[in-house]
Amino acid sequence: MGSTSPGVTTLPHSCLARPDPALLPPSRDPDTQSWGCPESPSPPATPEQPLPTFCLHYFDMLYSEDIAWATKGVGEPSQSGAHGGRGEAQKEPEQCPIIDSQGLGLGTEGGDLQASLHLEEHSLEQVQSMVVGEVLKDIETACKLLNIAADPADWSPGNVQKWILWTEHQYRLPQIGKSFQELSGKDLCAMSEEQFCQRSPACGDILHAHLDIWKSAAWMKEKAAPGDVRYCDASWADSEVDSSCAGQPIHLWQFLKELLLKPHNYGRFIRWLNKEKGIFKIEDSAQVARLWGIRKNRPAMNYDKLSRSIRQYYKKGIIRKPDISQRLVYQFVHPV
DNA sequence: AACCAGGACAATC
DNA sequence: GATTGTCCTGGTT
Repeated sequence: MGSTSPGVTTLPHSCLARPDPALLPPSRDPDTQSWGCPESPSPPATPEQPLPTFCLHYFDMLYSEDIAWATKGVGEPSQSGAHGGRGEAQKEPEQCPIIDSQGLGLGTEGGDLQASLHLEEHSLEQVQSMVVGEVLKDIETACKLLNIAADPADWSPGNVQKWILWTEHQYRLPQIGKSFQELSGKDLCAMSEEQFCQRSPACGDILHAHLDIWKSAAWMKEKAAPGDVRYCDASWADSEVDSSCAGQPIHLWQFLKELLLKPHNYGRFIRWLNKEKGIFKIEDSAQVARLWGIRKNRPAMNYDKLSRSIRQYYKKGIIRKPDISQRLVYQFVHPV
């Protein structure tokens, strides 16, 4: 553990910041239909464009976080209480797996500037904790979606496959295929970037970088003191109807409800038309089917099959067509 | 073309 | 046995 991964720090920005707009959890602003990248009129969206927080690439986020730790470790004696205090990081900030602070060029010398630097650091830190919170939140969302643990070390070979498939879709990576089959999360974590590249010359480095982010997130989660509010918006403990009862295979209707409960993330794919009556509309049948396929490890899933399964619920009285039947609109028989 | 309904059968747990 | 994935036919929007 704790091995640094120099490869990550040298990865081209564009490599990681290329999420599939269709799968990305998405615009933070439900009013704008902008998903960051898609119909943006200007040519290839540049990283500098005001993309939603989402398009900020994860590594940059964590990298910035490291700056905060680095500066904090040197220059800030106490005061952690106000911030919720990462007691531990205070003493001797252990090296976060993903981060290699080398060459950050951050020193505290330069007395005159110190006060203003302090201020900047302070606000920077606030932004950073928000950003890190977002990263953790997104990872958590992925965990729920895929029904896998947050810590890659806990993944079974099946979990690894799911994660790879998901990452591949999410970031539009070239087909990775079965190069990582039979590997557990622990095996994966123990692999170097070179070993990743051997298995997947096309995108082993990117995959390795993404895994590093997950490892870092797990590391942060573990290190954060209980009651630490810094990353609270990640809502790790948030148990809002997580229908995926541990270990139990999830049912399609549960999965649909899960998506419906996160309009923030999936409102573009599926949304309530009338929550009280349990009426919902599938806005993007292909994407919902794709998510379901990923969740169930059924790469061949499509809306045709998914809808057949929904129709099976008619007889069981779980889902039905609403009184006024509309395309892609269904109704939970027992809302709530 | 995409969606809908439902039969039939297989796979999986 | 329950659930759902797959394939299919045929109808509707």
